[in-house]
Amino acid sequence: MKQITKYIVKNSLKRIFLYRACLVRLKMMGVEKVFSYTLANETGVTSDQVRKDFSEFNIKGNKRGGYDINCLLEKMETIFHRNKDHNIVLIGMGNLGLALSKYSKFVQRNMNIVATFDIDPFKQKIRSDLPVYSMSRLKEIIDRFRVKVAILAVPEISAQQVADELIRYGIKGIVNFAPVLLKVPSDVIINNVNLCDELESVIYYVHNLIKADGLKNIELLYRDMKY
Amino acid sequence: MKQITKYIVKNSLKRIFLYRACLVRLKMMGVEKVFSYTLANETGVTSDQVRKDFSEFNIKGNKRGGYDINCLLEKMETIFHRNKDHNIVLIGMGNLGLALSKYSKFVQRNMNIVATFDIDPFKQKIRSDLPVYSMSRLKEIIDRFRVKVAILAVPEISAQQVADELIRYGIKGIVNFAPVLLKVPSDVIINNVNLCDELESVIYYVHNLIKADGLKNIELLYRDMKY
DNA sequence: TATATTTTGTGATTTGTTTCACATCAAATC
DNA sequence: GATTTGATGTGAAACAAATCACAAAATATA
Repeated sequence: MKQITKYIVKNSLKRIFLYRACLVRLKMMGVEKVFSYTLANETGVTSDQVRKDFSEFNIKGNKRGGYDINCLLEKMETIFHRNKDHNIVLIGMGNLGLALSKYSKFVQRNMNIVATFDIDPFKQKIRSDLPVYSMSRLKEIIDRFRVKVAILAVPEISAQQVADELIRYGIKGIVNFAPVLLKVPSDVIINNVNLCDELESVIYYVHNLIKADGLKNIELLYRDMKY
Repeated sequence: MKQITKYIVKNSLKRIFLYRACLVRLKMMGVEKVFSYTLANETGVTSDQVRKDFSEFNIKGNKRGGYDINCLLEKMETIFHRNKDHNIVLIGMGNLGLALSKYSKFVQRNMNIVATFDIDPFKQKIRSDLPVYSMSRLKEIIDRFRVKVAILAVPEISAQQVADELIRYGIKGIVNFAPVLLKVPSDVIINNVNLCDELESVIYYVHNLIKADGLKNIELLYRDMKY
């Protein structure tokens, strides 16, 4: 039997994350029900968009009654496999790697960095809250913790080589902070986070914004930056 | 006279950055000319897309002769105002802020963090390569260095308040690492970078990938993750 | 110099995404 | 219980982005 998987594109996924964050906040405030337009207002999209996004994920509400926040959050937990823990490895303990290894929000969302790796022997610390191993132990750790996803924070010069290694050991998804396009098999997911580009886009838009004048235009320009 | 500004959406902007990185690499290798399909191959898009993107930015090549790499890079420098320096302030010197303040690639692209700020007096270091000021000096520094863009790496609880302050002092663009949707006037550009979401999308896709089987589907899924 | 070849640049077409509009249903009101 | 109200859910329409296809131009070749 062939399973039909619904393919979700990045933008609607990002919006779903947005809705979820908003729902968590509302729940903490004691709210129990939301309407599509509540979420829309909070997140800056239209209510149609909210409903369409939900429908894409097969999330149902009650006609006239809106959506029950608890149900909604539970459904999302299932969709995003939040019920189980996810083991992650982090490669590269430079400035950025170090910061990411200490980033507490990953843990809050059940994404646990089980080990970090660096080629520099001076950075390797086994007896610590979060161990920094030598690369030679990569396979062992990936196997032991059944790791499928890695964060790559190594210099661009070694990014491809490290990615190859990760994939050889069974990694299927990489958040890549090195500013290079990794060449990987088609069954491996790469999500590139390019900090320079993020900053530079803002600079570019700000420059154009200063040149522009009409509000309508600004909204147009802004469109894709929202989430 | 009303200036017509061409509005570029995020995706084509990201692709242009991709092309540029590729051109820089090719130039270092001594290559002088490229064809749209060369760039396309290197960056994983189609050659039509490359040409369409260039045409959007009014970048012209030579029929049959392709594009001269130097011209291309020069044109891009103009488009992205790479000729002049861009002064940036960084607010929040926690783990992430610290890492960003040391991120050397910003400087390589003429984006200079001129000062950083933190409310914690223990983090404030005036006599250092990159000063860490108290928030009380924010206005002074923004004025002195004519800063228009800020990096926000403060805890989510204070993000909105700090953003308000930045905007009050004339900041027009913010790269926001706090996982909150900032409410800002429509003439201010916000670019949200949500590290958790980036990691979680990969986990989500990897899970679905493991369930999926056909290569065609995988490519579909992968589509939006590329750049 | 004429012809063939190759690549750009861009309308036309296709494909994908968002918005619109309304049938459908559930709750509230009478 | 009938009627009104107000929200969902989803095809249809509108809009946006990517791909196609080919004219135009520059170079290579004869």
